[in-house]
Amino acid sequence: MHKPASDNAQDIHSSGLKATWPRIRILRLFQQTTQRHLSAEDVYRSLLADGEEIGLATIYRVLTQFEQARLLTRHYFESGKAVYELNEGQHHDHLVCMICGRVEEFFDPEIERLQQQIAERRGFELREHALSLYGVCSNPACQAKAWAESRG
Amino acid sequence: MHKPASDNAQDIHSSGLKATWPRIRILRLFQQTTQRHLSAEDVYRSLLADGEEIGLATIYRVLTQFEQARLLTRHYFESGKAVYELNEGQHHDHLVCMICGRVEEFFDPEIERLQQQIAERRGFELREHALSLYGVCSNPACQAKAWAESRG
DNA sequence: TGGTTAATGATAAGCATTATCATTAACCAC
DNA sequence: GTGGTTAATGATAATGCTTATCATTAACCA
Ligand SMILES: [Mn+2]
Ligand SMILES: [Mn+2]
Ligand SMILES: [Zn+2]
Ligand SMILES: [Zn+2]
Repeated sequence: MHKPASDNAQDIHSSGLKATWPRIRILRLFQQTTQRHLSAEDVYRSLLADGEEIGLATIYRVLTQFEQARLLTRHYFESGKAVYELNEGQHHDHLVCMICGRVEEFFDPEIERLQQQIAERRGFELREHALSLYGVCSNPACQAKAWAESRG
Repeated sequence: MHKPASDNAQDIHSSGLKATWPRIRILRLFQQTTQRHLSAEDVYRSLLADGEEIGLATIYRVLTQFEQARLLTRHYFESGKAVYELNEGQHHDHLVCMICGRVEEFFDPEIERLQQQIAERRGFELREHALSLYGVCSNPACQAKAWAESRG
């Protein structure tokens, strides 16, 4: 079910990085966690809870390196802090619940095509894009809270 | 051509805010500047250059208040700092040049419709969205720089 | 035309992230 | 396998943007 640690070491090595214990543990976390989208602080707390001794500075450094190596991708979701997720090669965009923070993923080829078209028409060479939809998710608790908030 | 200051005071008043001199000057700057998208620091420097004595804290406070009053809208563009622009009622999204920072605006009704559809299908009540396209603009200098960067 | 009260601005604090640097541990040649 | 080289780590300081604090100032209204 889980990739063995040696495979993690392979992935890290083939990115031109030494297969250190912190790097192996961070990559493994992203492969095993159910919560796909994690901040640096999330990763830190999760590894501490697992009994690892790791520095927060290392986590920031490694997340940046993994992003450059395309092992992870980074997003902002205007929460004030970056979140990362495992890069499994399938580009997608996000729906974020403004109440509970739940993140759902979607991919719409028509939107992708229209973005490309808009860039071309203006002479832009499109490199990347960020599309996030914000709202209230289908969870009844979230809808109730949203309704309560709208009343004050 | 320009709205008189008294109109600014009106706009501010009808948002439930006192028409103070700093608020009038900040709103006027957004109405008169050619560079639509300004950070707090941009506003600060511009007003200082105009000979105004104003505190940076006031600018941050007023920008937040104007956003809540829907006089301005805020964006991030993953530059690490927020930028604001005058809210003229026409929603639009952005193309950002990764070389020179130029911002172009676009509105695509088909993309808007598809976003709404995606949210509905998943039971999300869509509240807002952020769509930014990043690339290299049509400026030949930018294309040359992009080419140079890709070589190292 | 004051009195009330919110707004201002200097500065401190907060928060996410990056830089510094002495110590540690991967890796590679042997 | 061992040891030396060199990059990685982690504690901590520094940074950059933003918000909080609080004494002073100035809009507004009676
Ligand atoms: Mn995702
Ligand atoms: Mn705009
Ligand atoms: Zn929710
Ligand atoms: Zn450009």
